[in-house]
Amino acid sequence: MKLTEAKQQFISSWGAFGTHWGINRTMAQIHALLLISPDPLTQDDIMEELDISRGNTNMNIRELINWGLVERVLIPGERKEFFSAEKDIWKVVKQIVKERKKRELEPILQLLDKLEAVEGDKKDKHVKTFVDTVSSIKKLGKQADKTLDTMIKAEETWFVSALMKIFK
Amino acid sequence: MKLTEAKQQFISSWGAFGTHWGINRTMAQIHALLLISPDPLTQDDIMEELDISRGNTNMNIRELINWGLVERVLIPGERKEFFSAEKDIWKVVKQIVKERKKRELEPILQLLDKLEAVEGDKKDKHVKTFVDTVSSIKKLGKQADKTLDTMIKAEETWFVSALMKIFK
DNA sequence: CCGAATTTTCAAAAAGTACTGAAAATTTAT
DNA sequence: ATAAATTTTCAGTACTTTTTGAAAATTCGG
Repeated sequence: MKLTEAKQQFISSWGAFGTHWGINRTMAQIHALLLISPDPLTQDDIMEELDISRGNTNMNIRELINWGLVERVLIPGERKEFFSAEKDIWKVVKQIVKERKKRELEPILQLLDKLEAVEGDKKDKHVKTFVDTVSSIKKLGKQADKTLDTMIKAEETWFVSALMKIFK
Repeated sequence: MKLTEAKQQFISSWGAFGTHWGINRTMAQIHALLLISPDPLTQDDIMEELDISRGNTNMNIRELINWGLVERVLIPGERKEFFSAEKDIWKVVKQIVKERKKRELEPILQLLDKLEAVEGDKKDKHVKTFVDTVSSIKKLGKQADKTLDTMIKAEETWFVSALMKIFK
């Protein structure tokens, strides 16, 4: 397979993949494009390569910057802004985990704390099932939260080798 | 907080949560409702409780069954079908991981295998960056794949205590 | 078998989400 | 300061996904 075709496939699958994970197609595609570009690109490069509008490009680049996956790069002597993606995939994964944890896991754990304190007779099976379900989700969620915290701090080599030990 | 209100909140947040993870709102809500219901429910119960149409209810129940999260229950002497959700959250998580791994991780790993074999001179920085990126994603992906396989087989107690040891 | 109850399907409508393009705002070189 | 280059915004449009509801198919008791 030629590089041009391989790039296309990579970008388009990464986009499709993203949509399964609550990330919009274009944002994932821009990320993919920057991941495989040896040098930083401008908005115009990205627009042209992916055939998308200026507004769309701009919005999604900014969102990628918010997620900490892409950064602005200043090239001396150039008027335009350039963008480049973090290439260390382990860092990328940690960054995504960190953001999603903050945006999604933490709010739901807060809610579960409140819901666990529902009024009512624990002998009523409706109350009991509700409380039991909420408690067990909370328990697993808290565990996941801690685990992810440690993972976010971990070095890849350490993390992988530690995992290798248990998950032999 | 009263049970009725707590239930509503649980169902609606679970629905919102689901949408961040590529699961549609209704499917997540039906799942939430069944999780906190002590007894199996019929389609009509679910339609009424969530105020959704028959078609929508039916489609999403079937999808939950495909995911292995809900099962049909036969109640002797009843004509209608009843449905109930697996209540053991650890089993639920394992089941979701298993399905998503199969549906999403595995196909992308296959693709990466193909893309890694791109033609071209490795001294060309475009080729090099592409191959390096693809290889490192593949490496991490394969590791994740193995880890998830072990997790799917694991007992919760075993799993949690093993994690506790490394992620002290 | 028959027919009522129940489940399933699916075309059309509604709702939700993303994209465009042009205008406004900002930046920078001179 | 000026104006050209560049970036940002956002109302309207296009696209995608979800939902409805009624018709078709299926199931099951008698």
